[in-house]
Amino acid sequence: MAAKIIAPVKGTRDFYPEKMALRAWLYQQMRAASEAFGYQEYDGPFLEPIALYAAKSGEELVKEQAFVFPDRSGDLITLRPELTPTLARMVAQKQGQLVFPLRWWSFGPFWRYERPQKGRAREFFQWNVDMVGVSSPEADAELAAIGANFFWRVGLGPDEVQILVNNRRLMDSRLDALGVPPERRRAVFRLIDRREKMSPAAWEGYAEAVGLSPAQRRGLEDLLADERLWEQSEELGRFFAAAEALGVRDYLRYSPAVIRGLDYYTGTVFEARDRAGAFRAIFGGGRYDNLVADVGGKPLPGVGFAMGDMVIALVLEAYDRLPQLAPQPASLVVTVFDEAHLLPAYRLAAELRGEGLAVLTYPEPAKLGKQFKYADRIGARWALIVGPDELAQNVVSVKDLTTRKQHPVPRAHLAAFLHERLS
RNA sequence: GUGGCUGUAGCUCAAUGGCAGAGCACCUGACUGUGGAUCAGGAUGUUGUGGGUUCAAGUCCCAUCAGCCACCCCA
Repeated sequence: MAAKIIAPVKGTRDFYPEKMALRAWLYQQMRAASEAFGYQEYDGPFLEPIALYAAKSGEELVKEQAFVFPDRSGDLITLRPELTPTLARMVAQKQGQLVFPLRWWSFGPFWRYERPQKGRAREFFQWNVDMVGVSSPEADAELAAIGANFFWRVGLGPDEVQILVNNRRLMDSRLDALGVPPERRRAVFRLIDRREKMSPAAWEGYAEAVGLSPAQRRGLEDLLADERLWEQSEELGRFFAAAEALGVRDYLRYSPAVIRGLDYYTGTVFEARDRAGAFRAIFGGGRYDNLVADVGGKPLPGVGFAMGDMVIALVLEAYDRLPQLAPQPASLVVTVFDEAHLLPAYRLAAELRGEGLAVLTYPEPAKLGKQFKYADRIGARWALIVGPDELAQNVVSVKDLTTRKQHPVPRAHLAAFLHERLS
């Protein structure tokens, strides 16, 4: 009891069984939503060369937020900070052999060297869903619908969460009309992205710094207040019509202020937020039509989104939608009556496992009271006793830990008896 | 990377610069074939770490680490 516990790496999380059960449950819901739309599961390496991200992910993400280290030969290795460039590479590598439109999903760990805070860690899990090979607004709507389907599965309704949608091409054309030159566009997108986070005065100063004239600034503000701006976009018109048909229109709302941070988005972009605005974005995504070409493939359009495991967990907790999970897979405990009856108890456990039941044994002789307490605390439903009396009569005493009632069951009927009550 | 708050037993928290404590949890027993109650007893701390001030530091000062929160960025 002297050695000091080595602290975990900053920004990582230990998944104790209870948390692991939640992670597994989220994974299940993601799988269900993905597969309902026919998406196939895939994964890439957790380690990638930094050059893969240099192309398009966004300056800060690569330069300041990626975990980068030299391997033993001196090559720079990155712990993947996101999946989309890997996807683009995987598609580019086998472009001739894959079936398009390709629909893939994935759930795995990612790393970003950031300061941990609410809803954000340095090591986190992310659900990625992508469709590659089509550029239709209907494909965009399908992706949004998968996100909505997930919300529906976990019990979050349109009155609680919303998917905010915009389109970069639409914004481009509106900014053109305002006379914003193309080289300023990225800066203006950033400006738009920040508006809700800044005071009006600070935002105006920022707009000036970006190079907008007072007239342009007023024009931009009108733009950002126009909730019907989408009607000027044929793409978004088709997007919302498809979403309506897909049954998820309620979850969607047009928002001219949504622009998304990543540089590779080219068309429709969307992000999910809780309606109360208490949390950061639950998921974000959009259309990226140049990415496959950027990593060396022939041009192929794509659309996708990513959802981290932390914000959604916070939202589910806030709305009291976390499921009751039982981290203990066995609901039967075979007690050890005493040292002489340990092996008979183990034989009984083996017999029941042979019948397909999950069974815990007590791992040493101990007082029965202690074993019942263990069975109770671990979350078991039944405790089984094989003592001298039971052996003599060829029965097993089955105690229901909830009702505290106990009765003998003939050995021959035991498995059937338990199966019936467990189903 | 910037700023703020917080670090005391497994957990939640006390302790005016003056003997480090409580509740819960845990262990043992009352109870040699039975768990959630009750009672009795027991174990548990370099007060995050390292310096400094002081007769005396959990308390004040500095540094550092960690956690949380906000900014940045984003899932």
